[in-house]
Amino acid sequence: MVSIRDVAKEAGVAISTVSKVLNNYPNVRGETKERVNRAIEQLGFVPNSIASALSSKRSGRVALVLDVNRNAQAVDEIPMQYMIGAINRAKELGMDIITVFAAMLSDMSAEEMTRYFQSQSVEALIVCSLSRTEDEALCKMVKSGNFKTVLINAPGVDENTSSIHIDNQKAQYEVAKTFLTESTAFCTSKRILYIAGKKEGYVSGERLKGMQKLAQEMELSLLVRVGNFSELEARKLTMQYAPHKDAIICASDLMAIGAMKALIDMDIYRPVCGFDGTNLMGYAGKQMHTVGQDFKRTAACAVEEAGRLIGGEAGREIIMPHKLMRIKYLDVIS
Amino acid sequence: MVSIRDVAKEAGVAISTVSKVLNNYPNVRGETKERVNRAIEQLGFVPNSIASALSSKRSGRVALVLDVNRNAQAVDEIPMQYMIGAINRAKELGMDIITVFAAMLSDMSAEEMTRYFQSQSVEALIVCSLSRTEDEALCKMVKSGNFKTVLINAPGVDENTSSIHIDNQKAQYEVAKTFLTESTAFCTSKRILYIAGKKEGYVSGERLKGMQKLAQEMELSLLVRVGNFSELEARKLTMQYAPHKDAIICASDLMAIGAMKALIDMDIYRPVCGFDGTNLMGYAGKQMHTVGQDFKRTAACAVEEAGRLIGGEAGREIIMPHKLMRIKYLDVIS
DNA sequence: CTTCTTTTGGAAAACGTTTTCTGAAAACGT
DNA sequence: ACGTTTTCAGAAAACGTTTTCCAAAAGAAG
Repeated sequence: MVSIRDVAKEAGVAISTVSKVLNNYPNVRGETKERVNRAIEQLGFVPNSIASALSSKRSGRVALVLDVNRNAQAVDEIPMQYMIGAINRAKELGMDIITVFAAMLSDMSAEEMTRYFQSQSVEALIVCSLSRTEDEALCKMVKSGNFKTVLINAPGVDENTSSIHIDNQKAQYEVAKTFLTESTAFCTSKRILYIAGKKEGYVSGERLKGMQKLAQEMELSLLVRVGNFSELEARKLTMQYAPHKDAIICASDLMAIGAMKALIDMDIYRPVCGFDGTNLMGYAGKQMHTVGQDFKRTAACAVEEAGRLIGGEAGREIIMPHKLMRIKYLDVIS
Repeated sequence: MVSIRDVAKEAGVAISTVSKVLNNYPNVRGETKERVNRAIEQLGFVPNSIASALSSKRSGRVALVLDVNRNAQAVDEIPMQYMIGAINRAKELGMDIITVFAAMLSDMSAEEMTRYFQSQSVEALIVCSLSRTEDEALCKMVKSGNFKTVLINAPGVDENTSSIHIDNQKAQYEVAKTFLTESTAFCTSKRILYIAGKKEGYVSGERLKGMQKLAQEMELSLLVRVGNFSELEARKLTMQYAPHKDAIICASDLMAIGAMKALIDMDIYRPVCGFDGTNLMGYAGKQMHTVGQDFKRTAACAVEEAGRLIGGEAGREIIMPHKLMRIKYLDVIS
């Protein structure tokens, strides 16, 4: 393996000079820089990131913690989008992503997690959908402040912690409003079944608030039931309540699919509204109102934010944009 | 940060002794080991993997190269399964996975890739679905022998390269046979539309061979068309040919979904057979014969195999088991 | 042509491990 | 009790960088 030493010798300069060239230090003369670069080229030198990390104490490593497989039956599109967004941006910024599935951490204490991430020389965490009740140890670790953390879809900003999410309340309000206006214009009574996410849980709560605000404004008769983001649960709830309702609004696309399947089974029609804008809808083959989120961009932002935190800046809250969509069969298929 | 030095001092032993304890060297007395472990516990020492990697020249890093997003519209379930399988197994084995998307490499030359992986201190590659025609540079890099490589779903075993896949030919033969026997028992003429994967491509070729073998045996009238693993393409082909056929067999579930959608559009019924056993089928809401593969297990094996190769053992071919499935609506939903 | 800055390049000490080599002590055989 | 082997522990040299500090050279000002 050709090292910085070899380059230095070849170029007839000191090791430190080569290092300076590699890291774009200002105080190297143009001519010297050229000479070094020629040597690098000639020897095919490629810097060893491990040595660099050790020496500089900056690993550039960020752990992306995903809640994959908490609902085993889901096609895990959203985490995949997060990954793609994060990894691509990290590469651009010269950072490294190590992917961690929440399930891998579930049997660790906060201390064990800390040790694990320390041993991996992780400088920051990006945690998706942290749940106060389901990820107790992880929560504790984040709060400990041992690591800079970016929370996606969870609240909790402090010196070391940033939070990134869309305005869930507003998004739910808007999509439901548009949906109801367009879908139920014809019917006089507005009896709505709202299938919420989790009982406790930040995004679920926000979305519910948005829905409730709209219900008040539009004088809806709103029945709220918790679907736990589960397709099956939503399906059951729809079976049970839909016959006496005029429309169904769900806090996620996955649950909306469950609702639609139930409607098909019962052979009745009710308009359904989703949330997330996943491709999955295309496979269900239905048209639906939903909220579109750019998960890749969110993750890319999270990586940048992690960099900012590592750089010593304080945590903050970032609100990502959302958009209202009406997914049609053909949008996805062709 | 507490280092091995501090532990050594606390335990009253030499640094090297601590290292030996950490790495389970045999020649450390039980009592000494105890003393060191106590010190480790007391100081909360956690070994620095970067320093370890630098010193030992073993990073334990494996790059997992996924072909995500080559077909942009697909819900990327299979790559996700690979990731989960690989990352979990890697953690068990004390290895590290860095995930790389083929798209990130597409504008690099073989030399640039080599440099990239070298700079990342990658010791081995796991490459999924390498295509001779679409991944020219990557192919070249693999062939160069600069890295130990495990190919998933691609051929090419040599000293540094192992290959893991199911017996695609046999699987296609079996599933098609069962499917035809059960689905078209009633009809006398057996006109089959086979929607193959890619024109060139290892798994596609194998599956086609299996299909052709069966066609000969069962005296089928077999029309082969290439669907490029695209849902849309399969849909078009089905539109065009299905009316004059008795059954449709596809080289992937995704294409089978396309075929089914076309049949729905045309409002005709034809039995459809898929391949892969993805959850996606559940969202399409249909029953179908398909081939089940355990992608997680395959990826886990690939990680182990990467370890073997790094350990200096020669490449080999590993055939994973497959199973015949008939996915039903309820299998997935409930 | 001094003297004082400013630029530039080098020497060497880190960074936290692993590993090799060496020697002391202990165990063994006779 | 004496060599001989085996077991155990420590000293020190790596591993490939970064970074700090210092000196030499070059430029500016007088």
